Amino acid sequence: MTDTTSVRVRFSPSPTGNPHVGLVRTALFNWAYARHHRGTYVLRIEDTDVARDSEESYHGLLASMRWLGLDWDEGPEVGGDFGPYRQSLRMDLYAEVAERLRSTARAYDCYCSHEELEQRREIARAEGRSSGYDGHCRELTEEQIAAYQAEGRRPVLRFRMPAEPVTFTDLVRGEISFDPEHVSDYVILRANGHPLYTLTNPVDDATMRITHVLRGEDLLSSTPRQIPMHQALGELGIAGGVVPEYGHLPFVMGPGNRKLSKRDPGGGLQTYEERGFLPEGLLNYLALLGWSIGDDRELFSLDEMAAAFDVARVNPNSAQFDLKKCEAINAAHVRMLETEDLADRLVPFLRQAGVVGAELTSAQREKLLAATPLVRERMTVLSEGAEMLGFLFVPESHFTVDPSDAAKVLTEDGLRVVREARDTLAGLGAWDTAAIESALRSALVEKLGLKPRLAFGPVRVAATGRRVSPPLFESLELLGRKRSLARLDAALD
RNA sequence: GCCCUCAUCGUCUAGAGGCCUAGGACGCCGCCCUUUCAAGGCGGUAGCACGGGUUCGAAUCCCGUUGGGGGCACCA
Repeated sequence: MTDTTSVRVRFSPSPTGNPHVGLVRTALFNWAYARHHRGTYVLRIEDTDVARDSEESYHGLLASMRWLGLDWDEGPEVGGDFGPYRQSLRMDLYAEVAERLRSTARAYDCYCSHEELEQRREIARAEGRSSGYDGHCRELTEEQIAAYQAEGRRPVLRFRMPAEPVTFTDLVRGEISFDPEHVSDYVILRANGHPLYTLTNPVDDATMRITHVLRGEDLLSSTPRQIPMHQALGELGIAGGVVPEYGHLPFVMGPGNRKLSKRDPGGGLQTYEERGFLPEGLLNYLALLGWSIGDDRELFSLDEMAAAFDVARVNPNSAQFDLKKCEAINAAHVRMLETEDLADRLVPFLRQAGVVGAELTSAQREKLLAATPLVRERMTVLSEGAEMLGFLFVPESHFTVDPSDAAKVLTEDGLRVVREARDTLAGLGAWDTAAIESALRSALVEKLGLKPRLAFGPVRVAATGRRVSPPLFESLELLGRKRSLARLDAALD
């Protein structure tokens, strides 16, 4: 076995709101890569954009990562040897590095104004040239600098790109090359002295000894800028001088192949948590977007993914997020859950629905454990399961029948069936599923000659409040004789 | 405009030159099972973007076209 223990990868989001599913997929692939190689998974927060970042988003982001179960080895709340792990706490480092780059002429002050840049950009574009920075301030004389300063101009700091092409081997796309005329000198420090992503990201990757960078393909064209930066940092002794390997992950697109944003319905992670997706279900689905475990298999656990994950097998083309399939994968994971586990996960949703209190009584818990198997194969997300189970837990005074279901089923004929069922059940000896079923069958199906659908439908609506419910006889058993009869009576009023 | 990148059923994918009459999954449509709804079973629908090469042989390699996506910020 080669030395795989030294793999260090990172996920480095900006705390700018509800993370979207594409971001989650990036986190997942990084996590899987680290776990596969028994390496280190670093979480780093890139909060250098004062205008867009927020403390609330920061906490939300950590909570989301915890909910997903993508545990990090170094980062906020867990520490590590290369901290701090929030860029807002590393400003001194960036200032120092920027100064070193300036004093060694690897970066230079640029006095061009927005207007001047814009003008020259347009000309370049009109002439069919590349529209990046034209190097205007690369070699200013002392006099020129003095003149600009006399005008009151405040410079930005630009990184000086080398004249050679930059070639690298992308972990998912293979060899990629950029010619220097298309990769211009770029700003690393604002005029007000604030460092930009262009500086902080490579500086942190270098100083945190990141070996593999897996990120969205939108960053592909920033790679030829970062590689020379890493080389410069190495030459200055700021880091080990090891340029990380890069792998650019395809986008997760929304419907119509439009880029998915966190504002799109279904784009933000939060809605998945609220609807009761299982973290392992969502993650399993997201893993399928751009990667496959092979063997015509698509259901797997996080551990199985980690064991099998290989970036080289990541598909380079972008994928459209399909909510239907995501739900199907999630439902499959729900079905794999042990009863007790599933019951525990349903509790917050029952509480949310207001049918149970903060603490379950032991009777409620027992009932939930008995009812859980009845809904396990009937839900795609936890909120649906809780909805189907509500009728068992809701206080009798709050029980209601869905009006539209009642209108359809509790007709005159339907109510006759309910009355017959009520009378039959009232005289029943043992109150269990088998006894209930055989009594109702003989009374409604055999004696009244009703089709099962017409026989049990009205009873179902009266007892559970809905046309769609867990199996009727089991439901009645769990509801209990008293409450069952009370509901049938109520329907007859 | 320039640069980079991608291209298999509606969608996600398998496919590493002959195992491909292109496999699986979701969706959709039938049928079966059935106390509703699901689950499950069986069957069906549907695809290698196009044009040139290379090769005995191309979904697979090369070139081009077309189409999609990204970048060209004092955002990340």
